Amino acid sequence: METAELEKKIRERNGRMTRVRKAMLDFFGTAETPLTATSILELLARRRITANRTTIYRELRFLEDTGVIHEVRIIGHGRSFELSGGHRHHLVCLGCHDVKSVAFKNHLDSEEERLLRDERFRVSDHSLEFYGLCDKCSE
Amino acid sequence: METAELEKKIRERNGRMTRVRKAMLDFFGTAETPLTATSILELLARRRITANRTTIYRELRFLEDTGVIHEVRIIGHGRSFELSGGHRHHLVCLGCHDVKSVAFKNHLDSEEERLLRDERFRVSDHSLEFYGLCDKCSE
DNA sequence: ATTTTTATTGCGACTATGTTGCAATAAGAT
DNA sequence: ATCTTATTGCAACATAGTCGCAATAAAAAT
Repeated sequence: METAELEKKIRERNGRMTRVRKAMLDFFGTAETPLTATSILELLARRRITANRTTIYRELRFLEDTGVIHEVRIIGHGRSFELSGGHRHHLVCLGCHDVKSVAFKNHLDSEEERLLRDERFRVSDHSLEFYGLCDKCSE
Repeated sequence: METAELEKKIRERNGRMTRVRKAMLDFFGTAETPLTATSILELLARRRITANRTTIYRELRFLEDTGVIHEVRIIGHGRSFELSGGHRHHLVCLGCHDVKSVAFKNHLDSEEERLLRDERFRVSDHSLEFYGLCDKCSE
């Protein structure tokens, strides 16, 4: 999603462009890994921006409700979030615990059709995480 | 996994068959949905088995280390666990919030090969969750 | 059947994570 | 410059999970 598009979405919700919100949009826009409330607080501290934990949690909820970000759940990691849009999946290294977001199409359409037929389950979204060893850790 | 096989694994770890452990193996063996520490405490209470929260958390870790169960992370739900073995994926209903474990093969082998080639990431496991509406909730 | 070994348990205290109400502040429209 | 109300900080709370230690209880040894 473009920065302009994000700001439009936020204005539609009567959102104001505060310092914390601007910084968080920047973080999410450039992060190559999902962010937790705690990691966001650390990123803010590095920019000398002080913010209460409560503010971060409320902001995360706001951005999620607005459709700007969505939640990601990964084994061994806290509740995290990343920018919406695109088909984001995750490579979770069991060695260094790094998480990399990767965007790619996959072949799950037929699977989702089968679930509708056999399980009468109407899929609207899915999440896919790969666990293993990254380049650095696989030696 | 068979009950006998589970007990063997536990004995290999010098594990003893306590009331709580037996009950938890039973719960995991019959549950069609992943279990959280809290839901296990409730199941125990129904059987008139009192147990401390700490015990449950320690037992979950023991069973995970032993390879009997593995962790499951689902958006909107607490940290949960289910029996290992088989290829378990999940159908998460956004209406009633029920989670159903389903075992099926999928077509991700070629994807995992591609990740090894393109990302130099050595996949050892993956998790796949489908979010949507179950039969009851999709009307 | 008793004793012995040590895995397991409960308890209390603690940390981390996340939420709520309310009064104070500040974005941005008028 | 003023006004409206979105946003913030704070304190208090709720929930989830962990740790050390002494007490208990499997189950092996006697």
